[in-house]
Amino acid sequence: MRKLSRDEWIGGAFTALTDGGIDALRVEPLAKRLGVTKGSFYHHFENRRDLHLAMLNEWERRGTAQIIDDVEEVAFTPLEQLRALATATFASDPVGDAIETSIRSWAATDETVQAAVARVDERRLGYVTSLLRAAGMSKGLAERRARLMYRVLIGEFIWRTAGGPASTRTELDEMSILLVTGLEAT
Amino acid sequence: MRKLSRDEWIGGAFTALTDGGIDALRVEPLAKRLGVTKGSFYHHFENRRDLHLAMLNEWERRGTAQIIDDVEEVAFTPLEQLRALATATFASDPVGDAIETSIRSWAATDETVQAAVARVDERRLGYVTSLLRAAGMSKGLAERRARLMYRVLIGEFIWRTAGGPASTRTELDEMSILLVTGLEAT
DNA sequence: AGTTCACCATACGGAAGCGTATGGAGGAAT
DNA sequence: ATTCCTCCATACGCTTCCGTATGGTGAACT
Repeated sequence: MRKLSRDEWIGGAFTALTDGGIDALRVEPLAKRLGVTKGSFYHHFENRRDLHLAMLNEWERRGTAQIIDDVEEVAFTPLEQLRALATATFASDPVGDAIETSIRSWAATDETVQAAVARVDERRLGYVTSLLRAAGMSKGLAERRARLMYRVLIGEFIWRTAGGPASTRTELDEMSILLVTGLEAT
Repeated sequence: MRKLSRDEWIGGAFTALTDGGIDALRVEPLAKRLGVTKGSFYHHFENRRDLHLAMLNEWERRGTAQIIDDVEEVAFTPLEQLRALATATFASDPVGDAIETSIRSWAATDETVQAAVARVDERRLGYVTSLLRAAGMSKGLAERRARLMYRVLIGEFIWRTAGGPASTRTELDEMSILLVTGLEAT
């Protein structure tokens, strides 16, 4: 008979945790919250996963569209464009933060989600990279700087969902300056 | 009779998602995975939350301890210390990444968890800040740079769990350099 | 050999959730 | 008015899980 210690239980729980995933978002409580019953839900969706994928699609759609247009209209120099982009993407949005956090956590255990997240990341990164390249930065450096900024962005979202501090205007400005460091003209 | 559209369902699901939380980590599957039954679990733990809090404590313990000693032994200049710290904290650790992601997601819906995360963050931030201050950086700037680095760190963890790229050595070095930008001597 | 204790299996009641089946209400169209 | 179709309520069977109660097993100690 196998015997386990308390710590083995904890350790096993941690590894099991890396799988797990979603598992929130039950349909019946959701129905109650919306003031209807399951009958409504199963009219609109095949099953639970259908809803989840629909949410994923919605997130991807909103995550890849716009923003880009808004930035280029009001900014001209690379630094100004970066600042405008940072201001737009770092804007406080508790709901968006939580969604971003949940989906990225979900992606850890679902390849379909992971692919969707990868598409969104690709798109966002591509924009920042092209912005830096257009300013004269080398391809490799631009890509590294874009990834750096993107990590800051993800960190911002996740940190805020757990009660962390939002980036101040000063911090965003300083970050923008650091990101373009190495370029001759600002 | 209230009627909802498919999109209202999706919208309601998103807001419900912001609550949700944990909800993975069932005890019976966990027992099966470990080759035992529930009897074992309830011998070691009061209930499910007891396990969760035990995991949280374990995470906090490992998150606040060490690392610091390892860094100061091998590095002398601020830049070298930052590089050493970055190398240590950014080290690839899929399990650690997933735990970090899950706990931060969990923190969004549980004040106890949020407090624990805040303690860990406080500690980590304090170290980076003191490192920069000791190098002659002003208090405010040091704190902003520390938060910036911390966002990159969180972003690194979360991005990797979703299949994102790990920071290369070059990227870590460049980040370290940017973080100390503004200091006279490196 | 008996006792004690830590560790675990088994069985149970109850709750919650999934997905299906079926019918009803109400608007729109004809 | 009848028909049709959309949206939803209700009821059901099934599964999964929680937490408890109770007993069993083996090791250690005496």
